[in-house]
Amino acid sequence: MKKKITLKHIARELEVSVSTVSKALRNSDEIGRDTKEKVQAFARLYNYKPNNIAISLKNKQTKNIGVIIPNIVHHFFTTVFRGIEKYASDRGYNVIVCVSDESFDKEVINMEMLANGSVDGFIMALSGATQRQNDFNHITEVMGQGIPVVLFDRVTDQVNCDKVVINDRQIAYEAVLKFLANGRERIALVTNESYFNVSEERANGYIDALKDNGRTINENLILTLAYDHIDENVITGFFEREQIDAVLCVNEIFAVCCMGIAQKLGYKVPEDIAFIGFTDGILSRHSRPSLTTVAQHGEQMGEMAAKLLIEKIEKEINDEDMEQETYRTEIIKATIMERDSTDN
Amino acid sequence: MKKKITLKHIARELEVSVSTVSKALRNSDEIGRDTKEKVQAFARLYNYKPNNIAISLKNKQTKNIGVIIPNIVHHFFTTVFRGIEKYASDRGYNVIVCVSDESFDKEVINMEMLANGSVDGFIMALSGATQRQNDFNHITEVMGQGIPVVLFDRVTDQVNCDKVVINDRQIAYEAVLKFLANGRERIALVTNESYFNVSEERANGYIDALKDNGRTINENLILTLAYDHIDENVITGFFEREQIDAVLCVNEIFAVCCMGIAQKLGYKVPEDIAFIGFTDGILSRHSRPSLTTVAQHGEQMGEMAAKLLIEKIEKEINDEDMEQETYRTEIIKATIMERDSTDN
DNA sequence: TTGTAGGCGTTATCAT
DNA sequence: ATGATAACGCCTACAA
Repeated sequence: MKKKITLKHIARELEVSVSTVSKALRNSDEIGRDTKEKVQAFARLYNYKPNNIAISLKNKQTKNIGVIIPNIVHHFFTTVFRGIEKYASDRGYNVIVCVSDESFDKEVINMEMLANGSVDGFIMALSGATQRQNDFNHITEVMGQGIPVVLFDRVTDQVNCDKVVINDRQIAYEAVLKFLANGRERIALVTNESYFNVSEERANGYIDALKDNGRTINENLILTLAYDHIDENVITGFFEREQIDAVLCVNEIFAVCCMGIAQKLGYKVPEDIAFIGFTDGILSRHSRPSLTTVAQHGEQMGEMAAKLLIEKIEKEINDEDMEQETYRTEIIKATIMERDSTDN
Repeated sequence: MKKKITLKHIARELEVSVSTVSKALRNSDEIGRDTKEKVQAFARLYNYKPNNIAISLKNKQTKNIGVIIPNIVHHFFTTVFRGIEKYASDRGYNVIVCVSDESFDKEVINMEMLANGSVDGFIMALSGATQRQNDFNHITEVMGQGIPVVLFDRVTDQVNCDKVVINDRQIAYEAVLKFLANGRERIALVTNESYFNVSEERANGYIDALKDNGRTINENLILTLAYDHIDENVITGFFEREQIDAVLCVNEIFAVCCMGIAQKLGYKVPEDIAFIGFTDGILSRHSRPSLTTVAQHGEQMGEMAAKLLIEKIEKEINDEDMEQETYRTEIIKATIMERDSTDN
């Protein structure tokens, strides 16, 4: 039942000064051999550990990283988080997570809360609402205070900072190419309301691939679903109405649902119709047939984001003169994970 | 590009003392009307926000909660986390997450790190390794320092603290009862290596239900799989070897895999064989047929854990006299979520 | 070799 | 009504 012990306690107990204790514990050679041993033994006995808060205050460094994500139940964010956590904790940083719940207000509140001394920098993916209303003052303000920010996945051109994204457009392009190579012609896209830049990029890749290969875009083959609720009837109607032999979905839930519905309608996968989804999560691995997906390598993305952030944090400490800031955008290369929902 | 501003800056600028500024900002009525207004206007202009770290140091309270979980990609932990985050952030607490990766060492390191002033309390689920080696000194030590701990899901009798669990045993019991009521007799259990108390409890419920209803336990119908790797051949062998008409699985991945394999072997679900899995995640909702599961209500569990913890934290602040600590174990009632893998 | 003093940002107490 | 001072726990020049 020993309460937390401080330098002062040790000093009093051993009848030396606080600074002697401090130096002794840091093994300074200003301190005599025997005093050092005495102090260190005592500290070990009472399990002395310096108080992080005091150190933070003194050093103006918290060794905490703030992560703000829209959502923690989505597998993709979870894997990114895992990458962040891994990289950061290897370097002695803790991770403070806040969830914006796709809400602008929560994003702002969380950010302000953490910016007041709790963290040394931020890693974040923009909430849906933030992207919709195009307001990034909270971010620029925090950066103005000298706190670095790294954006990942859901990013924006309107903030100048380090970013980590995947090559959404290109990989969607490649997915369509793959369909074409397999002789598929009636290729559908299932996407969601488009204030998500990622969905937009994927749609662009889809469109470009078709155009570049002399196909015309058939708007009827593009299905736009709501972000948060899946209406099976809408999907069923889509598959009944249109003739389709391949489907690219912007996430795995859409893909699995669409595949299930198509199967119910009598389609054979992949003989009659092929599927590729974004997000390589458990769902894709365990669906029947297993789903070919775009692996976004979230963990790698998280590691990269953490790397960029920690570099900035530690550079800022050294550079007082703040030589012209320079920001990078790292692109994590997505790959197509072939499984049984496509021809191989 | 305004850097962080402090009381001192304001004081200097306005040529008053720091304490005047402090009081003015807290609207103390010791301060004259005009001074107050002047200070507040200035603070607003420069967007002054008090430094959390300094406040933490002064108040010996961080308003941070440390969460240590074995793993963040498992849907269950994710939902619990969500509950914690929700409850905590509504009450002004931040959540610091560390992942133990099922490792004893990482659990200890993370805990010690956070215990040195970074958090006011812990919410945790024990890592696999910790449960295996039965060493809980890191936990009792932290509690000895007056830092409250709440254990959830993966708990132990050997630590006396608040706990939140689900009624694993009873719900497994009920699941088996349901099978029996549907005329199923050859009921299998698919579980994992048993240092997870939760798996053990579920197995006990399975056994009790059979015994209480006059059935004998057939050891051959209990399949024990490795925790981290699923060997399809083992499962296939199991279903080929044994005659089975119902399966209870301790998690949803096992359930989905087993169901897939059984289907491949020609079983019709649920006509020939029924399945119930623990953990009500996306997998269960989207499998074909959809899986009947035990919903563990992780979010509710997280909220409860956060509630217990915050109560302890805030009580401790008031009670200096530490009147005989009393600990609670809250039981979250799991429910069976009926879907298409069982008769209804 | 050891100790003193000052400061990180804030607040509470006690002067003025 | 305002200000000086001390304290939270730690670190580090500088003094002794």
